[in-house]
Amino acid sequence: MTIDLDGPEPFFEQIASVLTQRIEGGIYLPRRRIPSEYALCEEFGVSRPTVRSAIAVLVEKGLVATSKGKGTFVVADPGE
Amino acid sequence: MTIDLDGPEPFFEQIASVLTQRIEGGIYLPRRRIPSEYALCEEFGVSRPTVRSAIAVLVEKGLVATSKGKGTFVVADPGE
DNA sequence: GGAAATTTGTTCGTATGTATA
DNA sequence: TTATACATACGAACAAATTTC
Repeated sequence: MTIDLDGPEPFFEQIASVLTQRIEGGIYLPRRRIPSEYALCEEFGVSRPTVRSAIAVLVEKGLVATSKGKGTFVVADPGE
Repeated sequence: MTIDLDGPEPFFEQIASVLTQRIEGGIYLPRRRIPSEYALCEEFGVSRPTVRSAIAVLVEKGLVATSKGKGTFVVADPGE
């Protein structure tokens, strides 16, 4: 996994791509919780707003769903 | 409410005028919160920096006050 | 039951870079 | 050059729902 600091793609899109690959690759399983926003901040070395922008992309694509106080979960069938 | 895209007045001044009218007209009431910056972005179709420039005009005029994490509020007596 | 920690949601504050007129 | 506007990114504070002890 690489993050291209000088590339034209914004951080949040690059992170969204990585998370999407993890879902499609079975690293993050259907109906299971993905790491918290703060955990992803630490892993990718970015701020929470940036992580949230990345997750928003996944929500838009229908890959994950968020629940206040609970976390962010992979949908039942991410490949539909 | 109209936004003159081709006029000589910058967006942020036009938006500041609209918000001022809403305060003076009682749409936004004293001590009450006005819509968030993001909500105003959507309503006026502009970026957050532009909305913030408009709000800065109102702060300068003493019509509203901002509070981090809480929002932007109409002052107790906007007509003083 | 209750308090504390965790987690997502919301909001303003600040800074940088780019584009345009 | 200056002013305007947009996109991106980080920081900080507060709020609310949930979980855990």
